[in-house]
Amino acid sequence: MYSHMTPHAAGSLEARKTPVQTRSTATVEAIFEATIQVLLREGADRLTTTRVAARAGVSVGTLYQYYPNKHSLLLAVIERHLNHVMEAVERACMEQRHQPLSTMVDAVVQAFVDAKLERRDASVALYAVVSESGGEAVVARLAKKARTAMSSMLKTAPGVHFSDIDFTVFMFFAAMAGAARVVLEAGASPKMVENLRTHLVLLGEAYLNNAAK
Amino acid sequence: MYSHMTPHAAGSLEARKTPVQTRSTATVEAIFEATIQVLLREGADRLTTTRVAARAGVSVGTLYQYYPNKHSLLLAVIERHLNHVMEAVERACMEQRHQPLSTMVDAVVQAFVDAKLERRDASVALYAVVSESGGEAVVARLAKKARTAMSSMLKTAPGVHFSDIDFTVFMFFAAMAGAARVVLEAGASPKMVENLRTHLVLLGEAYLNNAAK
Amino acid sequence: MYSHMTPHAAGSLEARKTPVQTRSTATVEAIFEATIQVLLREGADRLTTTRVAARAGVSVGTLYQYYPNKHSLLLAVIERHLNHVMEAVERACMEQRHQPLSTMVDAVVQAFVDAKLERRDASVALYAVVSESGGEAVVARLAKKARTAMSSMLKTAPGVHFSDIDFTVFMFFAAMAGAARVVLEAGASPKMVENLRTHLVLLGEAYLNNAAK
Amino acid sequence: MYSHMTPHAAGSLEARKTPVQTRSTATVEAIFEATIQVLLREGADRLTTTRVAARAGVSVGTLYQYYPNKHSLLLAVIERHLNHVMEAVERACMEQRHQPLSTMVDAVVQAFVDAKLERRDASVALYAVVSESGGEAVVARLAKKARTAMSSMLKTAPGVHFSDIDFTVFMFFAAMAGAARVVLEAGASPKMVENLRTHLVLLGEAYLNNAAK
DNA sequence: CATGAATGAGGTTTCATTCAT
DNA sequence: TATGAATGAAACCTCATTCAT
Repeated sequence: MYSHMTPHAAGSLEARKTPVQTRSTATVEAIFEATIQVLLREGADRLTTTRVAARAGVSVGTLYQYYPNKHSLLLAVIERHLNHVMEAVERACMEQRHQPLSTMVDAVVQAFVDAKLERRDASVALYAVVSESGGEAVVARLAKKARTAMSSMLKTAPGVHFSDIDFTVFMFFAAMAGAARVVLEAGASPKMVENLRTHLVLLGEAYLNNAAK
Repeated sequence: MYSHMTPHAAGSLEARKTPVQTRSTATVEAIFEATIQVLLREGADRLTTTRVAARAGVSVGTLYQYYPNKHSLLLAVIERHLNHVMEAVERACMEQRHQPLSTMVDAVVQAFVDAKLERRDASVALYAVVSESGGEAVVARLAKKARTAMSSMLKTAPGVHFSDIDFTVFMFFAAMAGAARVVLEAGASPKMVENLRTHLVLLGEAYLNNAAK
Repeated sequence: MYSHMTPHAAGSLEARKTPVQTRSTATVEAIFEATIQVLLREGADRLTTTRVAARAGVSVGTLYQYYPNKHSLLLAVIERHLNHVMEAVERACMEQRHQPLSTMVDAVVQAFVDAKLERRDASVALYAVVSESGGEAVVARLAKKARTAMSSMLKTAPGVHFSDIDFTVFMFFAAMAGAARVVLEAGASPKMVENLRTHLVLLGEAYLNNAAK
Repeated sequence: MYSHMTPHAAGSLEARKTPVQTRSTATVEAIFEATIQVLLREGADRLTTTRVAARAGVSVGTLYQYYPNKHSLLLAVIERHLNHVMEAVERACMEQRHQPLSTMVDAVVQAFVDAKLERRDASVALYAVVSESGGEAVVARLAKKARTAMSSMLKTAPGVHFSDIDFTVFMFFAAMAGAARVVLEAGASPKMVENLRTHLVLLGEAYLNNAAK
């Protein structure tokens, strides 16, 4: 699942131990999945550390050995998921340097939507939980990374120049993420998701071309 | 504040009384404001019915006379705020029929942003609670009303035709709302808000023109 | 039981409400007695807020309405008991002004021992709990009041002068309290308690006469 | 540190191993010191077996190899410290036989205060834990040994006879220990400690002379 | 033997909701 | 009708103790 990430939270909410052994890694993995499952099946308000531990097949005590409190668990899960998505976007941005603008947009949209869909359950589940526990900071941090990659890519697009590239990218990202959120939260059909891809590309190309001098 | 709304909850959680008397209206009003204040000053996790009642200057018992439970209170507050925003959009849509597309876009964007800013505190505060307690359904319902108004308006735009007007409007709305959310949650400066308006218009025009055949 | 005292704790651990009504007063009273009972029957380590509430015949929630946390409950109980004892001592000191030294000592010893015995259960129970939760500060504060009263009384003793009256009184008090503690904790028989009184008077007279120039 | 003591608990909580090897002795030593440190730095309520083990530089498992449970650890630590103090007193009593009463008192007071001060940290730290887990029994047992030694010594004092020597010694001890406790817990300055010594001698001489027929 | 991850009972505290006054 | 004290289920978290490695 995803890449190898140690459980941890931002700021003073440091993880309590790093899983060097296989058993630990499996435990962390199980806790991550359990969090998503509980979130999806029971809802954000029924997401308790006890329930997560139970579904993960470990004791509460074990959960607290990896995360000092519920807050840090949520942040870690959010970070892990978003990191996955943002890395996909960054990768796409690296690969599309010097390509035409339309190619760039297409690549970024597909990478973003693909990554979201790959863990559609997690995507949807976590929407309900970022606004609690200052998840916004984590979101903001990781989104900035992706935007930086995108800005940097766009500067290599042949024949285009953006007067305010940072805000332009910011808007594009916010629009893309916002639209994807609504579509996924609505439990959209594959057909709708296809529509999302098409229109996101349409919107991106139109907006970026328009914003470019 | 806002228009006259009866406190109520979706589904089976009907309001217990209709505020025909002035005192009732004032109480409902006070509870609404108190909810926003508590949300902003204490955070979503410290939003308790007792605290809301205290800040509203009434007893918990009284609060429960107006709302059968916390859930219904939140839904009512969300509905009240969103209704205000969506009505502003609908009004704009009514007024812009038969105008050029760019005028339409501008009017809708300004109406939306104005309405959000008018109660910026409420907008920001409520982002944190919609995901709890199925607020999404309320959001979806009211958003649909606004989208319907917009679709209807767009059909009167001279010289343009949309192949999939519903999805197009859906995307535009999602993008606009998503971008506004990120900007407001970030506590943006007036300068940033100005930027938001400009680029939202830019994005809307570009996308809708592009989506129109 | 004792005098009328509102439940409260030192510092920021203020009581949550003042019992103006009869029911509240009875509740506070019940909680106080329950704390002593649990302490005596179950021991300090089994003193839980749940158990205290249960024995008091109220719900935990009610307990927390009067004391914001376990700590403040303990401090309040300690304060209440010690206040009772120290007030008895102070009263004795007021009454013995200008009496001979031996009369003074006898009065103070009897007042102290009487007060302790009056709530012997509480005295013994609370020994086990002062060292937790910074009860020492409360003890120190109340002890100081009593010592002040005693110093002031001793200054009126005819024909005696103390070079370091404060420390002398401090020593006498510490010795008296220490001895009483050991005797009571040992579950002493009435005979032993009688012995305690006699020897405390003996010790006090001897020491104070010796310490006086 | 102190004399050679095997780790053990009172009653049925016998030690699991006898530290004949140096490593064991060192471990026991480290655990003892760690307990004091944790007690002083974190407080009695944060005294956990895991924390003690960590500070001692061993694993919890190892700690449990030496002490079957937390209770026995505390008892052992208390015993170790008090034994040190009481042995000092006993030694003094042995040396002062047949000396004048005032010499005896002085020697006992100095031995007691010296021993307490030698491990002032331990003295203060342990006050907070004796009342938990029936430490009183250990205290009572060791105190009795010292009192026996003192009674024996007093019987050799020239020219004095006590009608109730046991209770007299009991009182003197309780007073001395009580006063020392208050002074040390208050974090007294060297000046105060000097005062304590002087007045303890004063008090002891006065009381014992008075109690002797 | 030593280690330290895992366990889970149980402690403290909160808060939505009720109902006697 | 308004009040707010009382309720108690349930959440979060700790920590003594065990046992596989």
